[in-house]
Amino acid sequence: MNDTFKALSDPTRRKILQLLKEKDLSAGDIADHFNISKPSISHHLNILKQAKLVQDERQGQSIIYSINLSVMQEAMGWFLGMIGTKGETSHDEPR
Amino acid sequence: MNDTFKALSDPTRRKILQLLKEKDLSAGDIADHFNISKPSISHHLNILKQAKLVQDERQGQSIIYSINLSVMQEAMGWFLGMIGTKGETSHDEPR
DNA sequence: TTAATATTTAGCTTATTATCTAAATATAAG
DNA sequence: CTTATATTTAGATAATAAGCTAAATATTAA
Repeated sequence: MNDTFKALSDPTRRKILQLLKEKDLSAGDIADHFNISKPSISHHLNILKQAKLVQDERQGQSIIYSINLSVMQEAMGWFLGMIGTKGETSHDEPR
Repeated sequence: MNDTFKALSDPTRRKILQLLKEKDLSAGDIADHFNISKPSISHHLNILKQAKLVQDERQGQSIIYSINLSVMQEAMGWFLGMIGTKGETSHDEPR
């Protein structure tokens, strides 16, 4: 869960996720949306991948990235746990 | 929205929010839950306050902190926007 | 096999952030 | 008014993270 929140804390990475929500994209296509060097975008993609927020798959010369919605849903579950009735007894991190 | 995600990216701050979900607490009571100095906790509280994730109110010598669930709900809205039907036409940041 | 294209890895620099101790401020009590 | 308690502010340091350029890797095409 910490990797997820760390990954989501950067605005560039959140924008990448929004692009991937629309459709799958190659690393280069993603980089074209930013004024940031390709190696830096690659680094952001790696952080998203480690957090399992995206998946990648090689297709010829390109590597196609896609969003992993199930991890997004997990993160949303954390918020649901927080918003649940104030004063609930559980002291665990909601999953 | 960026302040919110930045604030949530630190595990100590997330734990503070979970404590405040159970009940309102003074700055000192919060600090007692961590092996971190009071000034550091005060700094974390300030970041949560700037993100409007918590509110504070003086009560005598103490300052009582409470969680602001409406901002949590806003953040959850971001996830709802992301999870919504893949390929939706809006290119704006969901609120 | 050589050249072109797409992406990542390595190594570095700079900015941000988490933490600390010491000092300042604010309230309450003697 | 002086002391005790609660919290924050200031200033410093060390770790983390974002960005860059240059070089390496992998695939496709000539």
